[in-house]
Amino acid sequence: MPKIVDHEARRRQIADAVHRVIDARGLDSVSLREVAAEAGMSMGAVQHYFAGKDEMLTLAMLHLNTRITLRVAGAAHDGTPLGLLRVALLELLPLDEERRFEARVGLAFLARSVVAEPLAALLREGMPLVLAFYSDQIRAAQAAGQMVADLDPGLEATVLFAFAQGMVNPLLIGHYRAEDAVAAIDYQLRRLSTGR
Amino acid sequence: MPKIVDHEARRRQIADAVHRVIDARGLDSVSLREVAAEAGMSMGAVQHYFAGKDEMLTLAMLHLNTRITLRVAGAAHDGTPLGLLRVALLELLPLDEERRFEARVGLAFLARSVVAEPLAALLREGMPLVLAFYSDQIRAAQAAGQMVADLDPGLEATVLFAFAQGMVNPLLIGHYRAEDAVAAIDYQLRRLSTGR
DNA sequence: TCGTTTATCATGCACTCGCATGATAAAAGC
DNA sequence: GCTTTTATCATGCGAGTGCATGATAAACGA
Repeated sequence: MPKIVDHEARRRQIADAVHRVIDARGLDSVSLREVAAEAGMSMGAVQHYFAGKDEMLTLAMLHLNTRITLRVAGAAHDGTPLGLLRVALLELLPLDEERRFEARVGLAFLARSVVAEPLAALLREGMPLVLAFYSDQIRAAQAAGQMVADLDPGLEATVLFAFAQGMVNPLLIGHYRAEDAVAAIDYQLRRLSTGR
Repeated sequence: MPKIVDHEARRRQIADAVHRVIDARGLDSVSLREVAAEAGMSMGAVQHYFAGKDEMLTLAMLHLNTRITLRVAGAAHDGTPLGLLRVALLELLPLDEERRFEARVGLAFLARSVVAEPLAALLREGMPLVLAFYSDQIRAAQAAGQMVADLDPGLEATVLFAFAQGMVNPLLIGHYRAEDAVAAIDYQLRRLSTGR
């Protein structure tokens, strides 16, 4: 048997390079050559790990999703359902450099998913999980008396998640400052917890 | 003087072709050749009306904005501030074929604005006008007794607009059906008008 | 030690890109 | 009629693209 290489690690390493290229120059200028240079390897090496550019992009998006999921799961909060819900929402917004990076890359994939079915399929698969997480926290908050009881957890999750997603671009282009976004999120959350 | 041509009309005509190409094959595959073919003219003709591809895209985005603005302004509603607000929100969502077209093209420009400053500048200029429109309607609705008085019109406008924007991609990739989106919008609006 | 398998590379190919160039046609003033 | 200005076109160029190919190196089993 030949040289031992961790395939999954290599693929993740390449996916990271894809993310950096998207962040720096946009998804349009993602080419096998650019990615290879960013990853510090030759173009042939990149080719070795993916059937083609599309597969590379699909895995890069999948890798971003797990990366964001892991960071959200590890985010600090006060231990209450409402606190967890709030943190999980704020983690989606480009409020610091790390989240700004992920938001830029994520928005690029989001837009491409409109014309690239494999990416759309990935989003469609992940969406129920994300929404279920939010509605679960809402239900838990209601059970803990942190939220008004007659809210519809599913609809509230839909509204909150879409709301956060819709804040991403205005933040990225500099329309809102970070504190404006936090204030808006807290404004909506306070309504759910105090009933006005 | 030579052949008389309405420059603005030609530029709008080309911008329309850009929109159709984006809708059909995505912003990535917008090239001078594709646009020229879609517009039924030669590549040289397109070059004649724009300094370069970037200028063409910038004007295409501007043209889309005015197109959407005009349609929203002409949308039918019940004459009340709340009704106008509702219609203005629903007009942003891809709920029928015309709005689906605009939403697809609009999302493509939105994503590119992250790495294309001229597009970001356009969005930043337009955003205050849009938000002012929404907050004006909220204030009017409050004055007319259609909405709870102690809402913050500015923050409500921010939440509503971002919420609607965040629904666009899930609708485009088929996660929500049109009626789901309408129900979510009405859910949030009902809270503003009934105080729960 | 030799052969097999894998990893990595440099290079070539057909294609597309944005843009520049020069030619042709058309319309108006002189 | 002739010139000038504008509109439109076909074509060429250098650069970059995704992908295929063949060579080289490395690591293990036989």
